[in-house]
Amino acid sequence: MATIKDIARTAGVGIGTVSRVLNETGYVSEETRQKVWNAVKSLQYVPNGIARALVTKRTMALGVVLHDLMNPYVPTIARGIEDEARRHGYTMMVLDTDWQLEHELRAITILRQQAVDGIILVSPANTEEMVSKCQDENIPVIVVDSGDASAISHITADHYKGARDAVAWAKKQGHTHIGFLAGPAGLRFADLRLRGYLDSMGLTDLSLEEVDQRKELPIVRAEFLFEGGRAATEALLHAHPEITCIFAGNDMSALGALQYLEQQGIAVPEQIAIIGFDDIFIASLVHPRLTTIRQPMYEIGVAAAELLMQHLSAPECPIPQRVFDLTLVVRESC
Amino acid sequence: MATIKDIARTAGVGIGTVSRVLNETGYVSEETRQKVWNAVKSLQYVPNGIARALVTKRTMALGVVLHDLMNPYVPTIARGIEDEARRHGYTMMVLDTDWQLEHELRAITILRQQAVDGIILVSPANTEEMVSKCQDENIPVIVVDSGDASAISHITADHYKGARDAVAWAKKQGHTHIGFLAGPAGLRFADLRLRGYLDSMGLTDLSLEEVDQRKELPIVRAEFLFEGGRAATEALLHAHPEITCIFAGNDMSALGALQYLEQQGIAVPEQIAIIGFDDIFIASLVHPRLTTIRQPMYEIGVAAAELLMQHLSAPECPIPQRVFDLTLVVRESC
DNA sequence: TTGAAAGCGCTAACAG
DNA sequence: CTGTTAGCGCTTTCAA
Repeated sequence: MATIKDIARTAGVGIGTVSRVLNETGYVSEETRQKVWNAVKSLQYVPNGIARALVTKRTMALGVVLHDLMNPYVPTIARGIEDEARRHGYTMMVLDTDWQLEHELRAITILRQQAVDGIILVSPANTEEMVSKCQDENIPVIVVDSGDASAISHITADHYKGARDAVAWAKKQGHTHIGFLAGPAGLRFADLRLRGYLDSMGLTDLSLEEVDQRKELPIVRAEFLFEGGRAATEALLHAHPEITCIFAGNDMSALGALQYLEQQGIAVPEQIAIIGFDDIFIASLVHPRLTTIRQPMYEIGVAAAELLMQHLSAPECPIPQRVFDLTLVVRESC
Repeated sequence: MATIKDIARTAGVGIGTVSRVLNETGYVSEETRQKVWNAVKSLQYVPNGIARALVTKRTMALGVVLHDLMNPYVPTIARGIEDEARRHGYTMMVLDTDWQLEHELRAITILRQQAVDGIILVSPANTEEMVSKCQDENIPVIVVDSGDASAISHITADHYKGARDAVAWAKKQGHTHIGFLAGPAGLRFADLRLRGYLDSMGLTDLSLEEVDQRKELPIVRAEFLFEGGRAATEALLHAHPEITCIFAGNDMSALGALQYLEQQGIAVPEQIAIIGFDDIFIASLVHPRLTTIRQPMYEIGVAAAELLMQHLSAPECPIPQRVFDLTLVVRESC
């Protein structure tokens, strides 16, 4: 627990000088530099980041607010963020929220208290409120995957186009009766995927709000969950026996659908085809392997951190947005 | 960015008093308390954790060093840690290491600099070195899942017994020729699982070092990876056509094995049975669903954080160790 | 080129 | 009960 004072004393210099050689700021003679480094080595000195942060106003820590680390697509993004952050000497604080706004808001307060230099919001439940809170607190924020194309600085993938590509592929395979397993209403990127599906199915005039009313449509909310996928598929098939293809709004619900069909002895893709969204790791392991829309999650994480770092070192330039392309990965299920 | 001074001024009291009401320490008249809280509210004051940490020597942050967030069993542990930590007002810093000792060591230095109050090591590559470095730095540490039963404070599961249970089950199913997909040599919990297998197969006298020499044994290193599982299974079956059951040291390699067998048209479990280890989420989704040894990962994470918190509030008592039981989850693959 | 001094925002004695 | 004071360990002027 040596302090800068100890270094100064054993090196026989002032603390200002020690600080100067440590941070390579200002002129220091080669000789003193050596003396200081020797003292640092021999005392195994590591600067106290807290004390440093108090004066520099920089903690070299960034906050990552995400809904759930256990949700398969999240760790990949987190890993991307961490890898890039570390390259810049930053450390990552992780906070789960279970997609609840109150938890999200509390997370910001905690991070503000921990004085992180910036925050990355991964798929927040309420983007506007979260971003404005960060702005109130005066802390740089960047949003990942809210799917929101507003002025807010964000990284996302083209969910709308991804959904359209998925339906296009299904149609190309000869399917005309295509059901959809929707995500939670109000979740931006879930809405975009739904919109893509609707538009591709010629339901351009239908608003998202109307969807839940129109029971005759082959659309069921699976909430992006495995169990939801099972249940939704069952409901869908009962109401719409004509369906030959199910487009799931994400892979988890696709997996649920797959399990239901398998248990019912329905052959995939022969009787019912399935197409997912995300390309989480599991997608390539199930049988039949899942055809899906790949989201470059790791790259998205890296990009988010990259842009934040960039903004931190040059706060004057606005943070650019960035939209990643999605790619169709054709495997066996459709 | 109001400071304690601003609060003191607008509330018309001294900063000491403000600090007292904020921390509920010492006597403050109800009236002043109100005045202070009003000022806090109206200025939207949030205490600066950094300044506080500088004097209290407590950052309310803990470091979690893990090998890879993308490894399926890791996020669950991390989530458990975070949930428990948050209950105590702690925030979690996550550092990946890719299982490389140098990265691990660097992680400690970073965390030391960030002045975390404690560190949780999840399956470190080199437990001794890591723990001793933490001790040198004088920072409380607890180890998760190193499988090491030494004096070091740790949480782990009974890998040895788990492996024995797995083999026992396989035998009960009538299997006598049971192959093993081993993990990396030297990884403690991998070694324990291997030891369990060896002992159950009557190879009690065989040392772990000898295993790699004895090519005639039905043991191949799959390195705990999906691809490793595929390759190892292929090798295993070529060398040992008599095998009717494969015990994979972890689920990822079991999944690899499963895929290989499926592609070869080998029926599971009819021709070859498979039993895994970990019970990662995917295990219950593949076909056939994987019989495996369940590790209570979330609970392990919670326990780790719990013990650390406990130690932080009562540093005098030694940190107890804790070994979780593993349970056999019988599904379809064996 | 370098030492000394002034804080950063807060807690924790210490007098009143 | 409450205001004042002295640091926590570091960076950053400011003289020298």
